[in-house]
Amino acid sequence: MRQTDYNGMAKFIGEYTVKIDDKGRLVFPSAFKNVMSDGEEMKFVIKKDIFADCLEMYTYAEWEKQSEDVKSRLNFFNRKHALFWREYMRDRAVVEPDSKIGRISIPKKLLEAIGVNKEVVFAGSDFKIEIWAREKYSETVISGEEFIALAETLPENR
Amino acid sequence: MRQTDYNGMAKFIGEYTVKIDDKGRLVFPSAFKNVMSDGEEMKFVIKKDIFADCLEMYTYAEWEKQSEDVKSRLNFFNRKHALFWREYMRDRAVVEPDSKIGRISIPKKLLEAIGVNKEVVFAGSDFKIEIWAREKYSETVISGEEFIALAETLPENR
DNA sequence: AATAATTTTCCACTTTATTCCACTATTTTC
DNA sequence: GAAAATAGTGGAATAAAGTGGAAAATTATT
Repeated sequence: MRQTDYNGMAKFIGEYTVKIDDKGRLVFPSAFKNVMSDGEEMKFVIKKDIFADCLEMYTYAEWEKQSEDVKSRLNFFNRKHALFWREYMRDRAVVEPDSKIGRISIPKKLLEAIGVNKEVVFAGSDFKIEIWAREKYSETVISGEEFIALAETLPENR
Repeated sequence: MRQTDYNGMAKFIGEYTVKIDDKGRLVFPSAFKNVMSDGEEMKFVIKKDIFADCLEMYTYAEWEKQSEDVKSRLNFFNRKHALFWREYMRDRAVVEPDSKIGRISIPKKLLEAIGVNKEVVFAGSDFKIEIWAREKYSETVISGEEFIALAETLPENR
């Protein structure tokens, strides 16, 4: 069964833990599969998060939207822009769940970057999915007080 | 299996490390081959990057699009334009993966220009591929903070 | 509890990368 | 200009990596 968001873009919610197989692959949780539109391509772009020890996973459609927007603002004869673009593209990978059981194969380099051992958490985060080493994911929890303090730093709603 | 982008132009994403053979050739990663359109010619244009110690590799179609655009902005009776064009064309090479295993042979001059030793990284960068000496590629990483600082210098979205 | 669905493990197979060698063309030297 | 040296090209064999499927185990559902 498939359920999709009003504007056609999948929204990912929930946490799923999976094990890595002998070849370094992991099964993409079926709950996330079911959230995608019927026609939507099962194809994702993955990138190391800049601040946290996790990977960000976007649908290919979401990636195209984002990257086209970024590109449109760049002048490739500008040194800083060229530098920015290289970093923007660094350590990215395209993955596609296989047809049989929906396994994805993430480059070793990226798995090492987040310190993966045996188990991995897929954490739905609306327009993206975060991928964590299981142990590390629980370490990142902050206290209720810290959360409230953070919330107070947000801008007002307009 | 081949997969192509909506507008027919290949988008290269991902990093692949290959070794140079005894005659200075390197195999073009099959992942990049598979991203190209079925009819698309396996033919590329390579040039030393102006800012970084790497080579830029474009599909022939992408090169034609870009160079036509540049040309259209030039007046060849203008001394500066003529000078620009000469430099724009300098040290370019056309390469074509061989039919058997997809090896390409890059002019020694260009390989020396990026300080290649034994291993080379093909780094997908959307509309182009960057070619780096392995060691140098990792040296160019910048920190998350630097990246954010760079991002802030980019023009606003229009 | 039984059935269905999903996840995990295991193994076979295919594709891709690397090394090695033989052959052809081109340039250099005598 | 011929012989030698060098550079370039193509192919085969081996090694490594990646892919796909079956079946067992686990979890969820009826």
